[in-house]
Amino acid sequence: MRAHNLALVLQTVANSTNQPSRAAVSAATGLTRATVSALVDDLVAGGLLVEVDPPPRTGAGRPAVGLTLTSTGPAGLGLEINVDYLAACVVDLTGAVRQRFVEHADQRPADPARALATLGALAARARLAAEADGLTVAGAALAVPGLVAGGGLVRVAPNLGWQDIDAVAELHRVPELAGLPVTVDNEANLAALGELRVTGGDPTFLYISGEIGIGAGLVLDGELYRGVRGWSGEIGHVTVYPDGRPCRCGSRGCLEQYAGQEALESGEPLAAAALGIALSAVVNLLDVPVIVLGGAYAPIFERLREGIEAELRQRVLTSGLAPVVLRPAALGADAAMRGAADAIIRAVRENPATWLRRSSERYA
Amino acid sequence: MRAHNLALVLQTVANSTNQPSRAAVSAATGLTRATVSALVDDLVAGGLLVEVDPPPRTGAGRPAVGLTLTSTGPAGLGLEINVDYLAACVVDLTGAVRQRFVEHADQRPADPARALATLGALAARARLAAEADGLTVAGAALAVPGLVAGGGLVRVAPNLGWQDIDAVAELHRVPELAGLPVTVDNEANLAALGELRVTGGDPTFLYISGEIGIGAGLVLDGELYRGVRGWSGEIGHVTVYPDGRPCRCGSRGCLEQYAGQEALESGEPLAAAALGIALSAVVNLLDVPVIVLGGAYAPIFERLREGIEAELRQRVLTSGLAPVVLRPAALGADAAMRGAADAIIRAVRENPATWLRRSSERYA
DNA sequence: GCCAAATAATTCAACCACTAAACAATTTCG
DNA sequence: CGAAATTGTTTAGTGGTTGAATTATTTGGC
Repeated sequence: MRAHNLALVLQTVANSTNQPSRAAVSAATGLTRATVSALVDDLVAGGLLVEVDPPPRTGAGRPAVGLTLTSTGPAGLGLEINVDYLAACVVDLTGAVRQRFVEHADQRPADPARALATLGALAARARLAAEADGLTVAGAALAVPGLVAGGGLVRVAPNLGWQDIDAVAELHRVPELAGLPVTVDNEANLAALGELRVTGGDPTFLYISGEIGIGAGLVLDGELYRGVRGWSGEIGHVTVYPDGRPCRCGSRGCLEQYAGQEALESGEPLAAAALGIALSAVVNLLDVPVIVLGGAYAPIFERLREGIEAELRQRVLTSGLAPVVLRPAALGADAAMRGAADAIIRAVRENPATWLRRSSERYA
Repeated sequence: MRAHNLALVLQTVANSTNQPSRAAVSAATGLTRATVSALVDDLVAGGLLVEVDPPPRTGAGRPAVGLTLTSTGPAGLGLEINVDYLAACVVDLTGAVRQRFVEHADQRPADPARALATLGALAARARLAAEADGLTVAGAALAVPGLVAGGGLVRVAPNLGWQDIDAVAELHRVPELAGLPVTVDNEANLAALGELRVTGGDPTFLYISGEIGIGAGLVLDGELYRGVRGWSGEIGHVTVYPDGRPCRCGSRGCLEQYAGQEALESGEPLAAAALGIALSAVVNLLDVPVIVLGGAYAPIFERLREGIEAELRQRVLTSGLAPVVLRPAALGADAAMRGAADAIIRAVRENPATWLRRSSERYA
């Protein structure tokens, strides 16, 4: 119960645009001022919240002391490995990017262990720089373009040529990362989480990422839906033309063949229509009101828009009742890495009690 | 916290196959025997649990007194209106069907108010019979073949010819139902909930219901996913052949044109393949491990199976890693009505504290 | 310039719900 | 018949919340 209320208070402060006082938090949560005070004291002592100078005066009464998330405290390490670059970033509790390292290089010639060692070195630099800056890296998340099983095992990443790679074990070989909790997730899933942070108002949307392959991340009611085995979002292999072009997955007429990066670069005329057909299926099935176009789609959003919307108007049963909103991704190529870092601090925000216990043990 | 633990204890008893003792519940939940005892006493006093004679003796020690859900207590009233019948049933807390009334008649000539008045009369009979039997109807849910907005408003039910009908208001005109909380939901959604109860082990599956139209109910982690506006599950209008037959929804190549009841009756050779294509999209997007075929599909399951599975094998990216399980629906035509009644008792089970408060007020 | 009103935050006694441990009740087994 | 086993209850203790009173700090009227 304490844990639940600590999280409630922390989230209330986090989701507030201004710097709320204890009294404001009390009003927003329904908890007593006395309770909020006690909880806030714990969060301040544990280094998750800091008191700041009162905001602009307003009326009579004792001035409020504002509360805000600390910028020296737990941080998330976001990692990404993709076909043509490696990247690492550190994001603090407020969501600000504090460190950012990108290394462009084609990963396909390198074997997985080599690539992960290089990424590990990048991650180590990011971690050390962040900790010199007063942050404590609470964990890391790695975005990969492929199917991930539980426990950090990459089952298959076609465009990297990977198969059954234990990415966590490889990263843990780097001394500076040993012992750090590391999770691995699909690139589109994490990019969707990154957008969720920026998107603000929309708790339910589909993020679709056009790279060499096409992936999607589905956010339902503010939660990423990963599927039972973590293999959701494979929109690239949704059939749009049942007897269409053969795909290297063994099927025919996959979206990827018409709207993947290679098709786009060769000026495929069916790209927008194919996207529209596949997205209509998503909306008909899930009643998703917002679709975010990311990856290679973001820069050519305006060029795709009309073609996609025409299909949605025709093929979505409820399009007459409420139109589907189409939007380009706000974060660019950093979305997956940012989402990865965000996943870590999201965990701290959702379970501050765990962090407080850990940080009190550090000094014991 | 009390509320949470009451629910925990009640669910533990409900999900148990035998009649567990207080000690067994304590072991299953991790709560103390003392706490469980206190909670169970409340639930027994509130008329949700009853004590039964100890089960078969086993070993030494004081004999346990078994616990089970009451069969005289809160009950759910499930209602269904469909193209060719009206139905009402009452299900008690244990999930047993205690009353069941079905009236076959083509609803299309009747206007909505007339049809709902007839259904209301059926519902009133069911309610009175149930209450004479010691039950207390806690609420009602209505299944309709159409799109439902919040507040019981049926936006459109094409096969009934309905548009913007306030079904709750119509039902409340019946004196015996006045004041009873009534919700309205899509038929396939509620049928999926009905299957969930019977299905037991699978908390995540897609239920697909083949009637005149084709609807789907999506259950994710034991929860029905309704979509932001409650319009999820419109799989009948997922495109399977982009330039295919025109559909009365205004689109082309909708699944409904190839696998709806009319197509099935005319021996459509593409039915299984079309279903397989649409279902592959669902699995690629959501990583759903189980698909339940209901409605008109259930009796011809074996005839459809191979055709659907062939498409799934080809078109689902992860079909090589873990096959998709295909199953016929366990409940027949009663699924939606049962699911509707189930939704009511599910609410009581998930929030027994509310019920206890209500029932204590009844005697105050 | 001072006092009343207003607002923020803390203190403190009371209370609710859970836990742990002792205890009472009821059986089986040697 | 008594020891061991097992269920269920009682009792004291604890963590965490509430509500009321208290303290702190400002604005504004006179």
